[in-house]
Amino acid sequence: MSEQQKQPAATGSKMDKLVALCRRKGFIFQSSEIYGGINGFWDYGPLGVELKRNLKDAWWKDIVRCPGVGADGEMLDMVGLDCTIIMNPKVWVASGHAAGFNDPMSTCRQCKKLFRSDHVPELLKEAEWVKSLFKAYEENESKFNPQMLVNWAKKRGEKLAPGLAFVRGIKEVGAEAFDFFANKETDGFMENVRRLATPVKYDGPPITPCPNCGGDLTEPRQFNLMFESHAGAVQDESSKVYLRPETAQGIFCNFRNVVDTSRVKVPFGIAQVGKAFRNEVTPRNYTFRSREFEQMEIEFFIRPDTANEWYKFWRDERFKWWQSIGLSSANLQLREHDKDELAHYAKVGAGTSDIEYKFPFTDPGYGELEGVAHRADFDLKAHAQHSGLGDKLKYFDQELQVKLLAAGGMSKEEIAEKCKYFPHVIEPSAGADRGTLALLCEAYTDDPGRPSGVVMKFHPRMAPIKAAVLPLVDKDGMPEIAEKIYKDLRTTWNVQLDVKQSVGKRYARMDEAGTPYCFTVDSQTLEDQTVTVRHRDTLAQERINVSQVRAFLAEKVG
RNA sequence: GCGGGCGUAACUCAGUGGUAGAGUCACAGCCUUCCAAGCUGUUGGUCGAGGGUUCGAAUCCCUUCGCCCGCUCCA
Repeated sequence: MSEQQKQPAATGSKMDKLVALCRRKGFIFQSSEIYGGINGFWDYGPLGVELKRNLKDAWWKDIVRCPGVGADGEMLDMVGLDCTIIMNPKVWVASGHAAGFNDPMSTCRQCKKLFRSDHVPELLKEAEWVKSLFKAYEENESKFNPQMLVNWAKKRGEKLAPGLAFVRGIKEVGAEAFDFFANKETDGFMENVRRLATPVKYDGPPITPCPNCGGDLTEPRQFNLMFESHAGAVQDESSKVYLRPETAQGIFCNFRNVVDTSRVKVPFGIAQVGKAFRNEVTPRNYTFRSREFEQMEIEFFIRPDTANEWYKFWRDERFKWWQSIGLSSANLQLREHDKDELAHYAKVGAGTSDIEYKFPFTDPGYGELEGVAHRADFDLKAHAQHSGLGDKLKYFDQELQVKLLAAGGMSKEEIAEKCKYFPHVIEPSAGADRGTLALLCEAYTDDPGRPSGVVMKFHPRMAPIKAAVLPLVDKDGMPEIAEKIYKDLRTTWNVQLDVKQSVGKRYARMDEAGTPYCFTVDSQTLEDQTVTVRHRDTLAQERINVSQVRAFLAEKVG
């Protein structure tokens, strides 16, 4: 008998085609492919590395080298940093990662669902079958008896909690299970729920039921999401180190160093681009969730009372930036986090937003490109406490001091105290690999009208190859002229010279690589020193003088 | 980690127990005066890996790895 085959969604096939093109043209390869690959790790090929580098370079230039005007109307004060991947393990204790990234998990033996063990009690309180049980109890209150519990199991339990031991076989559970409600006041919630899930003859610790089906959960098992290694030759507990799960902590640890050496004043930002590592349970969706990935992070340090305006500033600024490098506003959205999904460091404060892109594999939903979070002073305070440096990590705000002295009304001691504080932090944290993937998805355009059938419409600033120089035919002096132009352009841009095969085939190759412009040398060039410019997106052609080629490209791609 | 699907050339696929194939791509040469023309040639596969059954395995069996989908995870 043939199984019903589910056809992949139309969006899925676009992703399949993009993945195939990335492989074929050398954008992205699976890491260590000749050994069968390794899940969650990806390599960038010759075109991919140019694309990703263009993204990172644009970010560095726009954030660190020539940032614009900030929320306060002043020029933004930004500096860069490059920290190590491996740091003192105490860093991860202070940051909360050593705890947060070591979450024990449990699987349901009946329905196979996976849960964070520490979330199970909360999930159980909200579980449909538990609610139903309570409802059955409340309807009868004092008259409630064991038979009613059996009735519930038969009527509602089989639907809502088919995995629950009490439902699967009522006799399996001991008589004390029937005290579930009678002892509601004296026993803990979890203890009561466990009684319904634990057969009387069962030899072992009480079983925690599954919030989904009531089945038995496995004992909590460790899922360490931080990669471990050892510093030094001796591999014991004392030499254990971690690959950083985010680049941010390197910035916080160097906060004092930067303030002391680079004359920055609050408000100012420290930026870093670098690799981070997370041992994700399930890497998925091409490069979207990788175990090794690159972040582009800003920690922007501000006076606590200016958090709202700076948070809004960076959220909007970063949203505009992604559009400026070619992501269409139709595929981007800003999403403010709900209170209950806020990270541990952002429970209070101005908020957290995700800048999200509508990837083909999330469509019609969105996937995170960048998170903008008000981290308050969580990190600096944590490092002050764990390092023992305490108030020495505080920032002294001389500008504020001058202002308060001029205003009068406070003693010098009061002012000094007010001017010494832990700056709050607004953190725009972007994924370089996710950004690159978004650029690829955005650029991918089916076009049956052209020979290649597909064209990668990269923003010229992002395009891996900025231009190709093509002699129309490989004779009559055309290759020589093309080579001269090529040699000149390559001193500034990544350009290609291609003389082989028909010009149509070369255009097609360039369409797949996303090259925005082709300069073609033809017989007319020999007479009047003009070349044709072929525009990738419109297929339009115009003639410009050879001497104008450099200026043309400079204007278009920067 | 659980369940389902899939692994043959760089890509798309054919090959159901008997000598591993086709087209495309790539590369070289000829040709070619604006969008993958044509001709000639070349590179490239121990059929994901390991083991088993068999005279003989891409094909049958077991194990394993990888990919895709769902659950889940993504402080």
